[in-house]
Amino acid sequence: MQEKRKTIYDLAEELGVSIAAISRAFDPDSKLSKEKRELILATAKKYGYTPNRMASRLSMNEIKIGVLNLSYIKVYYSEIIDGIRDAYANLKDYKIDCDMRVLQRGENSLDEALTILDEFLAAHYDGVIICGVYEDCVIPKIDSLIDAGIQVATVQYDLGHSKRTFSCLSNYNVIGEMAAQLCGMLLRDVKNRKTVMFTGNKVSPTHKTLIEAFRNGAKKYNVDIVAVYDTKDDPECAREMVTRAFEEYPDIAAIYASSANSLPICQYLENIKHGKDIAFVASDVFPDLHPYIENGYIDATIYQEPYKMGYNAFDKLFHSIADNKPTSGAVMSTPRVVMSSNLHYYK
Amino acid sequence: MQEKRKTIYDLAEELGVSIAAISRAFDPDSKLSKEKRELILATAKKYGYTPNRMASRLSMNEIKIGVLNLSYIKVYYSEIIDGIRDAYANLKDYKIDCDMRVLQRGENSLDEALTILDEFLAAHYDGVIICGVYEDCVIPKIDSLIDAGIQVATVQYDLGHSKRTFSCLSNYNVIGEMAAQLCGMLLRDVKNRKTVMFTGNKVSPTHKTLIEAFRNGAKKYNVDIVAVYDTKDDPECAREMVTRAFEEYPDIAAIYASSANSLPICQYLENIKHGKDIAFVASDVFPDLHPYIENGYIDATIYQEPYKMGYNAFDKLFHSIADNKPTSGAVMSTPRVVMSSNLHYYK
DNA sequence: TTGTATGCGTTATCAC
DNA sequence: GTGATAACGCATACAA
Repeated sequence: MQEKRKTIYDLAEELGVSIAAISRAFDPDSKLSKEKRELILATAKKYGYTPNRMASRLSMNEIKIGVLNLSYIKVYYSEIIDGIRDAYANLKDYKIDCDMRVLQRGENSLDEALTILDEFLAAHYDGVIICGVYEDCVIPKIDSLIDAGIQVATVQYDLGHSKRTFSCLSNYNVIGEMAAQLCGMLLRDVKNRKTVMFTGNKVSPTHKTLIEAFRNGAKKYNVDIVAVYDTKDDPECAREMVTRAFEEYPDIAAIYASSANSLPICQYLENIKHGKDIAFVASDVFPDLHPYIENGYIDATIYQEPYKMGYNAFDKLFHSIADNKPTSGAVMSTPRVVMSSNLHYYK
Repeated sequence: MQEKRKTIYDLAEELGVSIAAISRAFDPDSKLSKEKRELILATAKKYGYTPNRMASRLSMNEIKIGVLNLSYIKVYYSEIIDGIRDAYANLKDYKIDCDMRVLQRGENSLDEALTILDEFLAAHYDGVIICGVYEDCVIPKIDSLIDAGIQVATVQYDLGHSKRTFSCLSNYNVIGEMAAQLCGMLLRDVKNRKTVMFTGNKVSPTHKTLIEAFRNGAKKYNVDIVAVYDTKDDPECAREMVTRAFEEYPDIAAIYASSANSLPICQYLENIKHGKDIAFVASDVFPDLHPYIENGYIDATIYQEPYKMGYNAFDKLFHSIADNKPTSGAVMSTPRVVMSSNLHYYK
């Protein structure tokens, strides 16, 4: 029930300037005398005028975004990619062109990845999304993209010591504490509080943070961590580690698996008689895990919503480029607790 | 890296028809010979052409949406309104006009509400959102809006026996089961499983469903419900009910509060010596509750994300009207488990 | 039923 | 630095 929206013409008439001047006032890189710009912006604010984003995108050049994905754990990264793809689809009317490069980690995949970034740089893209790369060698590449005026968003890893524009990831400090609290809840009135953690790859920044956070949480929520096992993100290794854990601590009361290595643990628990009596907090949600959540081997799992991370990265990068609405720092997505009673939503 | 997007001109040239014909082909209400329409739609699909939504909205009439909010619990409904407001702000470039009417429940608020719906009808709005009304008398109003070609979305209550286009609400069946599972987790190795539930207003459809779902969950997760108390959504009444509950069952092991009546319960627990030993699952998250979540009187709370419900309702209604992408049925939002370790995100 | 011409609110390009 | 004007991709009133 408000007044009709002002247009660029109204404002131009009001101020006795050309519509071009109004348009330029909103583009910081555009040439316009300081006084005129200030006057225009001031009266624009007064009338609540903002350029119509549809009309402006319609008359603007195409935006080119390059996406580089170096998959680590396939099922997890494919969700990120899905999110990116959907964000792209939703924004396709805004004249965007998206160049997606999806690689699997392997022999020379890292070199390939770096080469792709060179291509993005050479092609003068407007924005780049880098997903699943945490190695130091990528940092100078990112910095040269930024120096060339290309915005860079990273997904899953932060790379905070590079010049990246922003990054989308989970708050691993919170996840670790949540895991500890859930273990604490499950051991609420139990005397034996011996807990072991199975982590992905101890050297990756993610898992370092997770271990630290789980330790902190353990203090708060009275959980007794007796050991942390590195599964090297390898199912076979995870299998060995579970066996070893139960050899070393036959009376484990609770388990936290911080990576997509939960499956071998489920299978181990299935084969011992008191498997269901052990509290088990897992990570992520994927089809193979569903039955174990449903039948109670997994009491709860912490889901990072990789889809949303991907979606967010693309969406925010676009708006940062197109609307001059910059995003910066780390965009943390909210981890969710999934149990059998709400698994339904995550299938 | 794909081909340049086809425009309406490309398609018109390709088929030797006017651009008007192409445009009309995508509007079912538009006059166009059957064969021509089919040919156009077929080749459009072949080339992956869809009308550019920005360009089309730019040349179309304003869409008018009316919002009626009848607040029940203020802090909760204001979040819904925030969601609606933000969705509106994000879509404002699409030529939308939104008429917001926010009422507090009181003496004649229901009559006022119905009058407002009459106004919306008379003004020939394109869409209407109704929020917080569950009384039967609203159903004929909704139906006449629909009959006039106005799309109607309801929020928080479904009103499935009206002709409403769709509704955004929480899945109360899931929430009830989650509450039961959380109680079950907290009582994992405890013999005394006596649990009481405090519900909002037993006559409202929401709470009926919640009670039923909690009962079902209790069977699954081995929780022993000894009583259900109706607090009539009134803090004073809630206070009396807690007192009574503890008189009738002095050894309560767990509590589930299904409405915004958790605060009096927290205060009661604070004043008895074994308050923290009682498992307590609450509902929603609002500032007054924060300290009780942090200091452990509340073990977990189930958050319905009213903001998202509001946002969704507006967003989906708009797309249903503008893009001819209809939404129907009940859009269930995902309830979240909030504990002290992740409360941070919900402050 | 079909096509033409105009407008939607901007930015880019080219003059000045 | 500043202002005309041609796009941008589409819907629609109007004419045929």
